[in-house]
Amino acid sequence: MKEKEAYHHGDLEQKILEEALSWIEKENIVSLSLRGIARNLGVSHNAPYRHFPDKESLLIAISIKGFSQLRQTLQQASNNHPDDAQKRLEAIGVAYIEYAVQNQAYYRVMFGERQKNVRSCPALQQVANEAFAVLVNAIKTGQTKEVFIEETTEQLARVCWSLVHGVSMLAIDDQLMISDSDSILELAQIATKVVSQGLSTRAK
Amino acid sequence: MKEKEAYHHGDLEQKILEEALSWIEKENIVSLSLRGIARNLGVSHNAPYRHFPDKESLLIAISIKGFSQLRQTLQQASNNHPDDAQKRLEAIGVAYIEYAVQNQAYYRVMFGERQKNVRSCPALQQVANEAFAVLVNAIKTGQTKEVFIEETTEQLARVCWSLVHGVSMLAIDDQLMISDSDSILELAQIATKVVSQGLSTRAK
DNA sequence: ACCTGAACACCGTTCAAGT
DNA sequence: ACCTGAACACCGTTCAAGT
Repeated sequence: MKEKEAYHHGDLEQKILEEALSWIEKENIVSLSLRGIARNLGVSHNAPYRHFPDKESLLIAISIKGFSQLRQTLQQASNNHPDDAQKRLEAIGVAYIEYAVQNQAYYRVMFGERQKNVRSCPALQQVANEAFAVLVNAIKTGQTKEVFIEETTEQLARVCWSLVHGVSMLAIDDQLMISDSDSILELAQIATKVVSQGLSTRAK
Repeated sequence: MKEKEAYHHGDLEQKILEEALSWIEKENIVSLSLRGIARNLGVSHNAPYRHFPDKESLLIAISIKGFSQLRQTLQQASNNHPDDAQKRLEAIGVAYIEYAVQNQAYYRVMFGERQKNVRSCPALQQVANEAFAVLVNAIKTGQTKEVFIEETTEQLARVCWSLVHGVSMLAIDDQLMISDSDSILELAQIATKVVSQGLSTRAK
């Protein structure tokens, strides 16, 4: 298994990422420290600087990985419902919330307080846009079929994104007075149904 | 103007709260420090400890004030539309988002990463519940009039809360690719309209 | 690509002793 | 209800000198 013998780790970069996520899972993002990660991994306190120029870069690396996973998750959900635009939108929404709840550490980093805003990192901006694009495409398709109302596609996508982001964040932060994941899934289904109804051109 | 002459401040507690909010507005919540606040106010680095036992308590005090303001804002919006349940709900939603955008520092503290979850502070829990209750009441009224669909009131309230929270947070964090406050208001109107339509029992 | 170890300027928090 | 000043254990980050 070991590719190198001279040092403690074969792939310190990977271990740093894992340890950071596990730390955030157990504690929180505020208490996360590079020194703490190094300590837990048994390496010197400046070993991480061989892989990440600073703490912010570590968080950005996690964000990029997270948005890439999210994009893939949303794309799969979208592909599963090629015919019914309303069901497709709901499936994307539920998949989004499920990703967030099941990958809380990633999600917190992706949307946590950053020193600089998203635009400062083009690679992050790029993959975040790609995830957003899955939603935009689903809505555009529904509009073309005249299943969804005529409104700027991007605006409607922002509405949908906001809803699932709100559910996800409040659920992760335990501010919904419901804790078991069954209830959250139920809420996700109701939420996505409400918004897909709200976007619908058809009477009920 | 000065009520006390013996020391530098008449009301240091108030000034600490103001300085903290102004700091968060200009920088961010991560870089906020008690020592920095004391420095900016020209008092010793442990003077704040006369008013707040620790940093967390300062953030909780700000949160409580924020939720109290939010509750009042939502209640006013609700009162302005006594007859039309749908318009009332939309007005509450728009008022929520406007509060968040216009009071970004408060809102970030209210929903930022806390060391302990909300439940650890009963006073905070209480006032947050009161704000949430405005939304619950508005939905319940609409359901009684059979304007809104039959679903658990709390679940529908969570859906609405999630939507406006999502819009607010993404707007504050500048992740919606729109910056001017006019566009955000427009988005708020579309978002609340979509969800009030989604909750509606009536055909369009 | 790591190590040790020192260094600097920052934290939160707690003292002790003052006014 | 503040002050000064020391102290402790922590940070992020940057060195210098090693393997």
